[in-house]
Amino acid sequence: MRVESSAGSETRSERKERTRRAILDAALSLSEETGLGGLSLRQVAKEVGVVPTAFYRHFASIDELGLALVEESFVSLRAMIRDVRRGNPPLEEIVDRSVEVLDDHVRAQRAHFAFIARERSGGSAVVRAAVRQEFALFERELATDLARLPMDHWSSEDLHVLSRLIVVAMIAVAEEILESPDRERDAIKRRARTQLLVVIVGAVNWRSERE
Amino acid sequence: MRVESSAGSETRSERKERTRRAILDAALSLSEETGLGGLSLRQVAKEVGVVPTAFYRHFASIDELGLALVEESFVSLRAMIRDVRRGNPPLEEIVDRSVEVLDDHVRAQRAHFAFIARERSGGSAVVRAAVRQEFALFERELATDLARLPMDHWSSEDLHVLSRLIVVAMIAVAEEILESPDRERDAIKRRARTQLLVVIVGAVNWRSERE
DNA sequence: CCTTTCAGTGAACGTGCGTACACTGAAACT
DNA sequence: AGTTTCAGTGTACGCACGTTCACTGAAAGG
Repeated sequence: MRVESSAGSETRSERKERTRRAILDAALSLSEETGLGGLSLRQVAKEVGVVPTAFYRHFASIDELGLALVEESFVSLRAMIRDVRRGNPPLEEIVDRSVEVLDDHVRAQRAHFAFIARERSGGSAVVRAAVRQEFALFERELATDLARLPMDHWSSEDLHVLSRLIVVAMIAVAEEILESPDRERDAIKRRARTQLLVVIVGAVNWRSERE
Repeated sequence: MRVESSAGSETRSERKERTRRAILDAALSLSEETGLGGLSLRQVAKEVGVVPTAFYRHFASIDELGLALVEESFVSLRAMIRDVRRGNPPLEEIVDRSVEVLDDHVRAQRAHFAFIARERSGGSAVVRAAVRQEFALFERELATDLARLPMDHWSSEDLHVLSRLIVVAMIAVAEEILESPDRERDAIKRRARTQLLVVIVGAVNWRSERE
């Protein structure tokens, strides 16, 4: 395929990609109210401004659309993780920095995080499975990150348990951020820091308690 | 109204109550696959064995049915809490006992807990709001319970933050129990105990860390 | 220049939906 | 015994849905 572009126009594949994006955006925005499950192909098509059947040129079903949205949303989530890791923050700043980055990213990509939070328990079986698998991956990554902190008295299995606790707590924080007015921003962040710190303090003082 | 009962038959209100129960049960079971949102009045009616319009004699809408299911499900949840508290277990047994009771109740009332977990983030706005309000109540109760543990160095606001962390973690454990085969039962319980203990150890060692 | 490709069109279909309305018949009440 | 109440019936309606199929017309390719 040649990428012929008669100035101002688009190639065929550019145009197709643009429609695909429009469908993804429309679906993300429409599903904010109904959930992915309560989304109809016709609604999406109308929002995009194409005829219902055109949908099939891009996705075979709403579920497949959902999977694309899961991938896209987790790109946002992984960008967040990368941002937390960046610059290898010193131990005493990890909590503050993590909460700051979480808050920033959730607000900047609110639709993506809302989608993940919603479809994690709500969606169709296949979408739900995809979300959970992504989270499982993420938990494993976090566990190896934790291994670098001064908690070598933890087995790798226990590190994973700890990682899950942190992930679950931070998902809850993200949900709280998504559904609260902006002025509660600082209060939520403060609470998130407290929770993270409790977990870390608990982890560090672990062995000494269980002798 | 007189409660006339010609042996073997039912009064009118008994019969009505029986249909209402059948609707609630059918809805609970059918929504296990589709979510409450993907549930139709006609489906429920068919499952119960009545004509669709009969539904209106009991609920004005699916949402109202949902609210009734929220209430019913939280009766199960509160029964669980009461069971945890029963006998005022000594400090060192609290974790083991809580996890045991959680596991027992989630398995015994799996439909109710699945409903709560699902509709917590997925359902219609009004049902979701009802679920969250119930959880908020529950968190506050747990916070006052925590105040009786040896952590008087915590402000009541921080106790609430801690309570939220525990609730969120235990919701995640309940979800894990619901979606795992029985043979992972012990592994999940062990992980749950670890998580609870980390939080408690973290809470107890709190002040000493923040000078 | 002529042919092929293919994103988007438009009409048509069968289905399941919520809801309206008038009804029935047994239980409850007077 | 006569009347009222009301849980459940049955029909009918308009609507939105997913999916089919033959189509169009411009871009891509030979």
